[in-house]
Amino acid sequence: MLQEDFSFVSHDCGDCPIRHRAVCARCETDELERLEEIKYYRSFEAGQTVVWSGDRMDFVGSVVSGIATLTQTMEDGRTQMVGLLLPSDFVGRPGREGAAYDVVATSDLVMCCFRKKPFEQMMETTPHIAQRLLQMTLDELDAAREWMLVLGRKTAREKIASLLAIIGRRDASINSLSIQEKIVFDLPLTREAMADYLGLTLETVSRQISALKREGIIELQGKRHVTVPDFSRLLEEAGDDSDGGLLV
Amino acid sequence: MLQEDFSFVSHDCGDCPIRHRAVCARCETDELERLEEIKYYRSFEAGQTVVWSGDRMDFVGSVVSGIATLTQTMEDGRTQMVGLLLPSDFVGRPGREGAAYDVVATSDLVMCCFRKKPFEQMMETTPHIAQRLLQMTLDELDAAREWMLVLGRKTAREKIASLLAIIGRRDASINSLSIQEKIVFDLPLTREAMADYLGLTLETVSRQISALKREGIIELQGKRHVTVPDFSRLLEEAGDDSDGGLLV
DNA sequence: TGGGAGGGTTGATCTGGGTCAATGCGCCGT
DNA sequence: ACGGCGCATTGACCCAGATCAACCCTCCCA
Repeated sequence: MLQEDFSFVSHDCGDCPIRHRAVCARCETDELERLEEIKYYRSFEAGQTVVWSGDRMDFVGSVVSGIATLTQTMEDGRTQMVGLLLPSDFVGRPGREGAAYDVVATSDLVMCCFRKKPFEQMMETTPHIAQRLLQMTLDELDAAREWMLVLGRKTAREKIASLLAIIGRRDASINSLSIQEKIVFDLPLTREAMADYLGLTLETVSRQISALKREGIIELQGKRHVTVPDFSRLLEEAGDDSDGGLLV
Repeated sequence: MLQEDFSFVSHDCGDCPIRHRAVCARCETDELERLEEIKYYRSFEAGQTVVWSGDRMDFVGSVVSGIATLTQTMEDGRTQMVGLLLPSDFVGRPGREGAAYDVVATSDLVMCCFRKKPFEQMMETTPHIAQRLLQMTLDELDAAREWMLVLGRKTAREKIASLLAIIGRRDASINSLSIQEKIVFDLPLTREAMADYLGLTLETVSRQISALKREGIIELQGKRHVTVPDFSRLLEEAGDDSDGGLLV
């Protein structure tokens, strides 16, 4: 899981709070300075598209605040979300020209970016950056494959439970809460976005959430605010053998 | 697509024919020698398991000949294939202890392995190896995400067509044939394995293959030998907007 | 103060693909 | 030449989830 690979302690990488530490954890001071030089911020409003699939993408970076999604769309409009970007997540592919997916802000979003060319040059001269990036990419790959199991073999109910578990765990660990007991969080996605993530329709998502609520597995305050009184029960519903999903 | 990132020309990396070129394309002679030193071969029979998920995995390597699959299994037996390893594909995660998935040989299999520790040490001192590995991992990540669209949003028929297209394209490019015209290849998987890949049952796989055959999209000689008279028609059936899938 | 847009819920019905079950191969060993 | 085993096909039936449709809630702006 991403969070465990390095500490989330605050550090001195300007005002982008978390993840660049991942890239530069072992950097010397002058390397940090070089990163500072090629760093800049971009803000987006909820609903805005960061990049379209196929567009030239001349930066890499990470989410400072807000949520973004990675989606693929077929010509007939069917869409599949392939990744959820939460604060501290990295976006972009060193060594690639175009974006492979649509990146869309689902809330107001601030990203901390590095121009790609100089970032790539740094990578070449600073081996542990490439290694750190390799670790992160392997994590993402594991998450994507975990999600393939969800998409290919789980029932609607299990899919919903899996998604709630992932978001809940992720939220809990960001706020460094223990995961054994009650968990509270806000859903960062509309029912439709959840459906796109899970390969379902929004109606099915809504029905299954209602069912989980009816059965006391979750409690809802409003449409988005979720309380999970017993996390292990949610995990059971998710059909998770391991102690939980990896995605994002 | 993997194949385009480097040339598939034969080279001097011992008798493992292809992919290590990927790892060592820019290696100096002495680096190649160091790779030689930590290299060894392993053979498996069809059906044998290479590693179980969770096992300690102390090597990385690539497939020399034969086919292997990467699968995940839930406690109740539902399984999802998350990757297909064809000759030249890389397996293993530098910097990781255990295997994340079951790796199973579906045919007789020869792998060329490197002991992980020394390989990791080489990575640290030879930056372009980490970079090359990063590229390969990004390719795999793209492939996995492409497959998420297949699993989440495509119909059974589209799933089958997508799989045939991927295998066909891959086969054609290995034999360096053009892809525009007739394509002929052997299915490396049983119906059941195809089902596990596609998130279907083997009955549905069988029915859809029969349907594609009935309609002349594909021809079958025996159960496994496939002829695709018009590849673009197959791609249409796959619902592929892009010029085709990436997976594996 | 009202209406309309964006989300969300719920019901009725339909259907693609799952499930269960029978049958059909080839191939191998004796 | 004969069973038996692993794989594949095909049919009959069923059900989870899609589809279509009505309606609700809440926030925003005229």
